[in-house]
Amino acid sequence: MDVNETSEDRADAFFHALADRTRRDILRRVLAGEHSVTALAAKYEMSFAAVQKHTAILERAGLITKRRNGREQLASGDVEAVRAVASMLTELEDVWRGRIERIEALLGHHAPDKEN
Amino acid sequence: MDVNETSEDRADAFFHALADRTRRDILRRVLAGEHSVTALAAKYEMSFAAVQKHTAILERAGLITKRRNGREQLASGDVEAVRAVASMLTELEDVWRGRIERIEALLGHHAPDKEN
DNA sequence: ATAACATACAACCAAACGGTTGTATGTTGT
DNA sequence: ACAACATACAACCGTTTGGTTGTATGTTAT
Repeated sequence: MDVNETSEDRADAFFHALADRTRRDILRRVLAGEHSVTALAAKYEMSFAAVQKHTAILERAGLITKRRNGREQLASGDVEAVRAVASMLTELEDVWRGRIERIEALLGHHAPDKEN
Repeated sequence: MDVNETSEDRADAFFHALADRTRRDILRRVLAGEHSVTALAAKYEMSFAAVQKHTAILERAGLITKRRNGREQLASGDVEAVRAVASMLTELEDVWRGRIERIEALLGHHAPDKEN
């Protein structure tokens, strides 16, 4: 519907992925170094399948990448994606500072029929 | 269970609040300036009650504050809270850089019985 | 006083979430 | 060849989410 639709979808995926403490913990671990899904699963009290789903969500959001090595799938955190999220927050800070001129472009992409 | 439990709860509330595009949009608007709940509701196609619930979630997360003025409730974005979220991401970046010495304190607070 | 306005909140509903178990598929080691 | 391992995914289930409508309560203006 909008050119910014894609970026809002990305923000949804980013923040939703970060909104779970197990996923944030997994992200910390794989930012510190590569871990197989099995190695990650061993760290938590939940089932392997649950941890596998968490890594899939992080991967779909683009926060981690996976690389096959034999029968293992090695996950790494993508620090560029973390920075992309941080820059979304910086943009919010810029809105607060009034530094954004095209402010209606940013603020007005909902209910365009009810603009005021 | 943990001294950090509170901070994880805060992170849950922050990221969950940010994981919805309507709430992010509301936050942008109230960072740019005070808006009553009714004024905000006029911007979206959903019901007043839906928007009121979104503002309540943002408020409980600490991302916005409300101030009564007569019969209106004026909402403002809290830029310090936005910065607090940003600093959580910076901490993740520090994990990636290997800059965190007390790394097990940060990484090891799940399933402490399964440490390795 | 009373009507209109601004807000809050309960009750309800379909869809999504976070977990489970079970099954299938490919890879490694003996 | 075959058993064990690593992963993926479907099906299911209780809870939470994001929306709705309806009702209650306080505030303002006439």
